[in-house]
Amino acid sequence: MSEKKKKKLQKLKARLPRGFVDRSPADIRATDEMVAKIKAVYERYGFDPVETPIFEYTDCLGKFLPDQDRPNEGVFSVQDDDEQWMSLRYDLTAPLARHVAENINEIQLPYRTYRAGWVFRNEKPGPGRFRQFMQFDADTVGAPGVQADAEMCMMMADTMEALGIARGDYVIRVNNRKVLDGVLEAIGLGGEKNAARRLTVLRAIDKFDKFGDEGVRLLLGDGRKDESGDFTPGAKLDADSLDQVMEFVSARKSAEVGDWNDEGLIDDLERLKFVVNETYRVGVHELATLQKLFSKSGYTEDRILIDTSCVRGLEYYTGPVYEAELLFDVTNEKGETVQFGSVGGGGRYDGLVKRFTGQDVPATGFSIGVSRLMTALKNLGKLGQDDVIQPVLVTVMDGDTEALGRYQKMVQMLREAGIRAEMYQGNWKKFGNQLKYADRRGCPLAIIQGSDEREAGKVQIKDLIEGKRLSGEITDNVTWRESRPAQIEVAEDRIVAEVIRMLADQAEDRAKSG
RNA sequence: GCGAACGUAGCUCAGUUGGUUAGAGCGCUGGAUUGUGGCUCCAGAGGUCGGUGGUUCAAAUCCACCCGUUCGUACCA
Repeated sequence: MSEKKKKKLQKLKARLPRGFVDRSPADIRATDEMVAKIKAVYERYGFDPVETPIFEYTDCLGKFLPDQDRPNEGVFSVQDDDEQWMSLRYDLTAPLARHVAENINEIQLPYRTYRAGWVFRNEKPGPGRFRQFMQFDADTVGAPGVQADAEMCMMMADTMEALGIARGDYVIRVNNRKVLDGVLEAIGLGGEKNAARRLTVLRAIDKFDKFGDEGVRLLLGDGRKDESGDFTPGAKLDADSLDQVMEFVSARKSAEVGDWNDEGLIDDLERLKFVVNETYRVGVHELATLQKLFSKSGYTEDRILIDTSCVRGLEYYTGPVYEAELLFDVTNEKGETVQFGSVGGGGRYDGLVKRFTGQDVPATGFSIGVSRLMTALKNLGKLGQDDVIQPVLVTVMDGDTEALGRYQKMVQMLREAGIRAEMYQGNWKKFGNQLKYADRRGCPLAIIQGSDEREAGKVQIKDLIEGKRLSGEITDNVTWRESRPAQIEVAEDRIVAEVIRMLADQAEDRAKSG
């Protein structure tokens, strides 16, 4: 084997773990922009930030205790040097419950708080679904009344609009776990022994948006076969129970946007004759209260909507649940139309803090999937992308220390005037490469001073944007080089003023061409 | 987890019924042009044909298993 081959085999393959991504400047700037907008809404509602670490002891996170065989099922877990299991957090709610429980004596309840952070899930990644993603949560801890839930829903709606999503392009769906539980109880699925079937029914209901009426019926009954031939076992409800569940689920008046009437829906729910238990009555009453709170505050059905098919997470919710959904179609990079669906959700979790304290500490809150929502907004063109002006490049003609000092001084003067600027740091001897670098980086202007200009106390300022436009009209290289297109010569002490003027001209051109 | 499709240069892809030294476009590097981006021309670098094993005189091509990607589905705190 040749030396070259050997070297090649020794080379380390650069690769990223699947489900993880590197973030580009545009992504980072877009995320910052989004987070700032969301934060402004939460602050205005009177919420304060708090931050917890990305690692927690595994038992504090919830039910996912790693076992010997599969310590990383669902979560990323490691053992500390004292052999205690720690995990990367998979949401921001469990860590908040831990934080509140641990500081319960110092925290003034009701505690209104928000936080953004990365969370991790060890599961199969998909398009727009990563193993590390950002969530932005808001919670009210220590508030038992549905008015706290109502506030959460309204804040979600306000957040959507603050992000530039028009009214009618999103909706907040609201339901109540107590109502769902009441229905399940009514069809004989109450009690511990039916827990598994209850889950199957709830999952089936949750698929309403995806598979429609017919698909849900299959999942509630014998089961459903998908396109690949894979079979999903159903809940095996009898015909009467199935009809009753469907009657409840399709109680939402219409699938047509803008054609909703929650007051009528509540009336219908109150009249559903097969459900007579207390759980259901309490649940419907809560929904009725929420509906009144929404409509009295001006949040009508075009923003917040009661939807009996909304299920949300199955684990710790105890009362109202809510979900933000995008209603417009999103076209992805491949030109395919994608139903984006849910971009955030939450609900009431009255039992979560109690696990630590033993005392009832009711809480409600929601989470926005920042990474997911950003994908949707980006495809919609709602994020100001690439509006960052790249730096002005000061080129290097002479590499002696004195000349370099002069170039550095020009850069500093520009920086002091608030203009992004840099001196070329590559091999200055290849001047062509300097302009090529500036061109590819998208630099708006280049500043050039060789010995000729230096002796005359002048510099060349080249408009790279205008130059690019002119390049289409010049075909022969000699003209291209010698005509020095879009380039002006100014006195050294005019550099900052001229750069400001030229950047302003470019900004005006951009504004004109949209 | 289950099922299907795909895997050839940095990228997008050709590659005949299995047949010599695996190609193109784009990109990259150098030159034409020691002080000016683009265009054009010339030259060059770059490949364990996803991996391992098998069938064969002969495998990028056929078979098995594995890995990876994509799609559907399940799970999703």
